[in-house]
Formats: sequence, C-alpha cells, structure tokens
Amino acid sequence: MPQKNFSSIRRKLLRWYDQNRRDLPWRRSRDPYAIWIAETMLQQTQVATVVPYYERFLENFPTIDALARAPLRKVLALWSGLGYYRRARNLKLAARIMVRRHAGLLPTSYDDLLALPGIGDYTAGALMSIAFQKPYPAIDGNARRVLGRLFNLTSEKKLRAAAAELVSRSRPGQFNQGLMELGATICAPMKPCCPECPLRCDCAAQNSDGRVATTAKKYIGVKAVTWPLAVVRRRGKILLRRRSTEGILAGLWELPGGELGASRSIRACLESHLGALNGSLKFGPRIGELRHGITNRRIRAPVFLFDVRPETDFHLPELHSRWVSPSSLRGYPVSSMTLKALRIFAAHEKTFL
DNA sequence: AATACGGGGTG
DNA sequence: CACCCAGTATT
Repeated sequence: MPQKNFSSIRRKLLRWYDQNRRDLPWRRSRDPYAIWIAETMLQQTQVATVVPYYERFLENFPTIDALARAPLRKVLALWSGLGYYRRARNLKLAARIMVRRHAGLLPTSYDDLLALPGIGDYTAGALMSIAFQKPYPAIDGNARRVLGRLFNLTSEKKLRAAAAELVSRSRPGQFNQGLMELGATICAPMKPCCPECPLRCDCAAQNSDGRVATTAKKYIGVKAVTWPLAVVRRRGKILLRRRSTEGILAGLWELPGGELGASRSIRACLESHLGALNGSLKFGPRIGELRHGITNRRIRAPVFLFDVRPETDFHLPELHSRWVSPSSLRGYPVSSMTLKALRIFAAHEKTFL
C-alpha cells in the first residue's frame, strides 16, 4: 500500500462524493446533536427507513436538553418500528450524561464519546470526523467492504490501520461519508457496479482477476414460528400489555399472544395469554394474518378479535396490562409486528389509524 | 470471538 | 422461500 496512491484515492473519492452524494436531511445540518441522532438511527438500519424517523425525532426533540428531559415512553414511541430499541434508551441516557457532565453538549474527544452508552467505535469516529472535522476513521459495514476490496484486506487490524492512514486530513467527514456512500451505492455486497466506481483503477479486487470478492457469510437457519395475537375490545378500548424491561423488545407494549409451542392449539395458546379474562369472552373471529421476519425467525401471526361485554367485571389478565383507546395508541411504544397487527384491526374497523 | 438485539433487503 | 446485511453491549 504505497503512500503515493493514498492521496490519489482521497482525491478521487472526495471528487466522486461531491458529485454523487445523496441529499439527505442530516447532511444539511451542522449540528453535532442532529448528526449523532442520524448516526445512531443508521446503525443497522437503511437510509430509506431512517429518513422519516429522523425528521420526526428532531421535530419532537430538537436539542440535547429536550431529549434529556423527554419521557422515555415518548422517545420509544417515536422509535416504534425502527428496531433495536436499546438505541433509543441509550440516546436518552447519553443525553442526560451530556447535560450533567458535558455542559449540555456532545463531548468533542473520541474517548469521551466512546464512553457514552450507545456510542461504539464506529459512531465515535463518525462524530469526530463528520461533526468535528477531525481525521478519525469511521468504519461501518460499507466502508469495511470497500477498504477490504480496495486493498485486498481481510484482517480487521490491517483494515483499521489502512482506514486511519487513508482518511483525508482536510475533509475527514466528507471522506468517510464518501467511503460509506460508495459501499452503499456502487461497491454493493453482492453485485458491485465496478465500471462506475471512481476507484476501479486502484482496486486490488478489481485488478487481480477482474472480479470482486463477495463478502463471506455464515448463515444461521431461520425457524418458522406461529404467534397468535388477540385484539380484545371493551367499551371501545383495546387491551395492551407491557413487556419486561429486560431482554427483547424491552419495555414495549404489545397485544396479548405469543409463540405457539409445539403440540399446542392456537386457542389454548391465546387462552393462556388472556388469563382470568378468558372466562368472560367468547373466542372471536380471525380478522387477518401478518408475517414478520426477524433475524432468525419467520413469524406468522393470525389475529383474532375478542369482544368483552362492557358490564363484565374481571381482573386484567396481567399486571402490566391496560385498556387503551384508539386515539391514544400513538403514545405507546410498540414493535413493527404490533404495528402490523394494529393495522389489520384498523382495516377491519376502518375507524382509526 | 461469539451472541443477542429487530428490522430490512434481494434473487 | 433461501439467503444476506448491519453497530453496540455483553460475555
């Protein structure tokens, strides 16, 4: 990796980025806070998904101070559907730390950034370079793939060394974004479009045999799962319950229901989830079905509607359950699967959402 | 170094 | 469908 190529690569990449960068909302901001929010949302999540969430989030929490003071429930509700909900919890935690210990600002050193919850190696580097114009590398999956191909590197250590040396000293933020943008649009994982690549002449993968390596992968099989859900309706409200604050989908609200164990009927499954309520209702009609994919599960969720007579007296089936009116559903943090189920109910009712 | 975490995508 | 993609925290 002769140093002389580096300055040429820098120039080509920056020039390409200047001419091809997508116009994204967070690229119009110089506010380190806004850049932090965007980079956090972009972890594990694609640009097209992030855009509307980013805009709503900044409207509701325009400053670190506003985020630090906001109720966690509201932050999570705005995050609903984005996934990896711990990111939202960590944003709020970190905002509080910034208010208490960093004068209400993002810290400006790499180590102080890294110490905050939710900020790891990548985000610390991205903030140093994009928000503070300091020459730190920011290696996300896209940049890792581009650099790996460009210099034919597989070792993470060498890759980091290359990234640190290559990053532009004059325009580090744009350089890092250019590297990631190139990986997202041209140096794609499976089908890179090498003829359009500004670095094709410098690329080891391109020069060796005319083809680029596709990334190695190990695939873990998915499990098919049935997960019946219940919309229980009483006096115009429906029943939601809150998940544990530990583990998956921590603290989110959901419809009663759950994974169907082997050799168990849908009916038995739902009845167990409805607990004491179960004597007061008649097993309802199936109003639809949704499919939901997550890392290693393919979920099929039939949705059933139950009506409870308004005068019926009973105890809520679980401690953390609540009757919720359709108009206040927005304020409850829920997962994508719950959103899909609620849309099925809405389509069935044609009354809300 | 492996895994959990929740959503999305492509062929 | 079969398979692929992606940061942080934890272990």
